[in-house]
Amino acid sequence: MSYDHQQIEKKWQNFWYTSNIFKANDDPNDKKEKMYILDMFPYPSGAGLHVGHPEGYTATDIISRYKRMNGYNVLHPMGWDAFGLPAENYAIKTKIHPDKSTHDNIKTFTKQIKSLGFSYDWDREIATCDADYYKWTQWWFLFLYKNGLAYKKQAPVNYCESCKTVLANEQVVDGKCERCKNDVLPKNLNQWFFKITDFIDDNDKTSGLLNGLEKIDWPESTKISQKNWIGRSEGINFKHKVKDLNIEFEVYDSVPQTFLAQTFVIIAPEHPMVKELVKGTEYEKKVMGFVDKVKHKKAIGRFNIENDMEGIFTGRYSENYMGTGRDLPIWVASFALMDYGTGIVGCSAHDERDFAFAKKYNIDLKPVMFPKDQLEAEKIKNLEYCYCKDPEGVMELPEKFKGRKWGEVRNDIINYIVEKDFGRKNINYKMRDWLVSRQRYWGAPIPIIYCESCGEVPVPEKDLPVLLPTDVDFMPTGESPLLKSKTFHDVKCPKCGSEKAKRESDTMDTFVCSSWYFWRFIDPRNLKEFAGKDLMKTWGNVDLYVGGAEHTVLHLLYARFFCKVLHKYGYIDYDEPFQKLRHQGMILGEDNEKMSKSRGNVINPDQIVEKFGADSLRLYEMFMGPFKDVKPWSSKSLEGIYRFLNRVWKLSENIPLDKGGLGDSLEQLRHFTIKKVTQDIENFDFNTAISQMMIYSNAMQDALNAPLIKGVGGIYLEDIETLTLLLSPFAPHITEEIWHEFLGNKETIQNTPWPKFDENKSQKKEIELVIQINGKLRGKLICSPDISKDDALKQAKELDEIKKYLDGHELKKEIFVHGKLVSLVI
RNA sequence: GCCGAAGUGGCGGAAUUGGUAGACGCGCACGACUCAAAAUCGUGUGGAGGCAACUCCAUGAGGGUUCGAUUCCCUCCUUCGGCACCA
Repeated sequence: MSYDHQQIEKKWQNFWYTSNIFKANDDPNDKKEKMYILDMFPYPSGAGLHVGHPEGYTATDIISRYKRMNGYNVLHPMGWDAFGLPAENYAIKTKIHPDKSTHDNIKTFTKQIKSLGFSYDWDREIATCDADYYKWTQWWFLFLYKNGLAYKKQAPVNYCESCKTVLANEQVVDGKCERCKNDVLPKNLNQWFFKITDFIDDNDKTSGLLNGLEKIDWPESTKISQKNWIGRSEGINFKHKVKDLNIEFEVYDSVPQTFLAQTFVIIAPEHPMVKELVKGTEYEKKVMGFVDKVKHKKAIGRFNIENDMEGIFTGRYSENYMGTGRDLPIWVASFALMDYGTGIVGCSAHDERDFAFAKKYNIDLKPVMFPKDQLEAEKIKNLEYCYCKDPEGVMELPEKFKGRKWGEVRNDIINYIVEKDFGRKNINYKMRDWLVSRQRYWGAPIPIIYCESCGEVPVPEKDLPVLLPTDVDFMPTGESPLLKSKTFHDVKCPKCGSEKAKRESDTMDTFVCSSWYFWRFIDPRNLKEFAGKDLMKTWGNVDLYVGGAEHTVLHLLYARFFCKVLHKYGYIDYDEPFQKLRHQGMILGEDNEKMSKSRGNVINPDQIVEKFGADSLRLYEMFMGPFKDVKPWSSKSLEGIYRFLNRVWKLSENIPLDKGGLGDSLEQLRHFTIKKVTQDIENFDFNTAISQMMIYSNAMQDALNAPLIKGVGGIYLEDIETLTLLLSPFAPHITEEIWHEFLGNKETIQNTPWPKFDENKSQKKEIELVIQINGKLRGKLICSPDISKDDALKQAKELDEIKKYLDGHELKKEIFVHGKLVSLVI
């Protein structure tokens, strides 16, 4: 009987999916320890499943099956991140309604994913575009709204003319739309925001988005990215007063050590104060003209600090700077940012940009920190280059800190500034509040009603969901398609009953839908709550979350924010949603390039499954290399894996009736293999786990061949059983078949306990002790791993190949590493 | 520019509390089986030299620490990913 993967895989998938063996047990009295293992749910694109999807899904499936075999109650669900632009763009092109194309795509994805034999609890399947899901997305909006965490404000937003939509900052790349690559223009619109910035730092109950990172098992690089994205900085807001005008303002500086070096002030062109400064003066016309010019440049996304560092003097001064008697000229500068700090900056010789700006416009500079080296210090005095942020730099001013190092005075100077009342401590973040409004159709409607007399009114919870209307035209016009619906827009005010009320016509960013889906999996059919409190308690947070590194900041930050909100309001007792996170590396085409239709290097998983089977695909993707690394596809290596499975099949088919001739010849290797595979699964080292199973099966083949050659040997049934069990999470179909057909078991292998190893038996009885002379390998000694130093040295020196090196040389040093080597220095 | 990840045979990759570099797989070569091929099985396979035993070289480059470095330290180069004026 040969290995017929098509028949075997169909057979066992049928069995698994009809017998419900992957169902997670919700019973709180279940004795088994719970384990929530989650994949980042996919966007069901029209292109179908990509070979990148099964990489992560196989890893979580291996862990899920492995954990079940170790007695855990595993929750391993799958669903669809189904709202989003592509379906809508597809509708614009083909006139096919997004609801239809999305559900068609979901069908395809489901079929493809099921063909890979993943052990999902399919009863919990969800799709974010279904009304019984987005009803709760809307609930979330109201929940945030009621707690003051959702608010509306006029804001300049990124607007893409071509996509006719507002984009989040994150969707703008190099001033261009991430999707269509066209220029992004700013436009003022009334938009909804979520107050994510309220959760950056800890509050009295909940750890913040920064400190929360300390207690979770995530890749360090991902944590660093999130920290950089948040961009927290502590500094000082300095007090300034405009000379001859009754205007006071503040200037933020996160590096306040060199504050006395400041010789001029710059203000962002968009700042409302600019107008006041120049009003009625001879400067007014020129300055306002400059402001318009810069605004335009920024609007078309052509601003570049290298080429566009420009400024203009306002004719005004900041009076008597920090009591020094100096008045600092105030300039409008193209590179001053309106939305960071106060929009006004104090400038000095100790900042690269300020320095360049001052040089360009001949503004006075006054360094207050110098290098130790006298010659270099002289250069700084002569302003030959910009000297900044050198921890070894020696302070000159303020007088009180003269001679101290820049790197050591920060806190003292901050205290000094506060004491002298020059300014106050302040914190700034690069991250802004989360803009969630989208002028799009294929998303969850924002549940707000605008009444002529009551104003902004939240939709009462009992009226949820606010259904997406079907009578719309998707063609983009710059306004939300929902405005085109006759049935949707007009509504009675829930508060006063007035007929003169209209619905909010924007939908929510799809990241809102994906910020809470992992709770819905816990209780997916609940009609009263987004998830029941008891069940949320039973399952706790996600134990293991696996997905691509492209979600390092956005999705993972937003989901953490939602979790912190739930924690703050007492819904859950944890404040981090994903305890352990791992990213899979991208799979490249055989040509080492990113897979794309245009390059023609796309591998279709369906074809692989048909020709080599799901088990081969799964095993191959895990064997390619380290899980987190980027790695190219290789059809030949895939065939190698297929051959391996065929060898395992034949090996199992030929189980000897007799238990073998030479005793338990593979005992040590068996125990070592169990140990290695177990540890490697825990560590996500799937590639080396598979190598070890190959070594084990090769050794079994050798043992089987042995009697033919020498008349001795043979393998134990236990070896076949062990290999089958170890391989089962990786290649579940073939192992299930072997388990039943060749090994005669009646129960599914999925419920069989994971093999145990004996540490002592996993150790080699005999080792090769390496003998080095002057660090070079010169000989080997076969001995027990427990050999003593004295014995090892004595025996090593007696070896012929060692003797010849030692003769006539003085022995200077002898090194012995237990169980490893002897090193002799002559 | 800043941050992050990584550079090992013909290829994917193993090996790090510093201890035999190249496990495992692919590819390739030779052999067995076959009329032949495919499949399968077996043997070999980093480079240079030598009949051989063996010797030398080799983990992006150059230094350093060490009896010993792919692993630790310094300088530099390259590739990939992310962020871009955050004062």
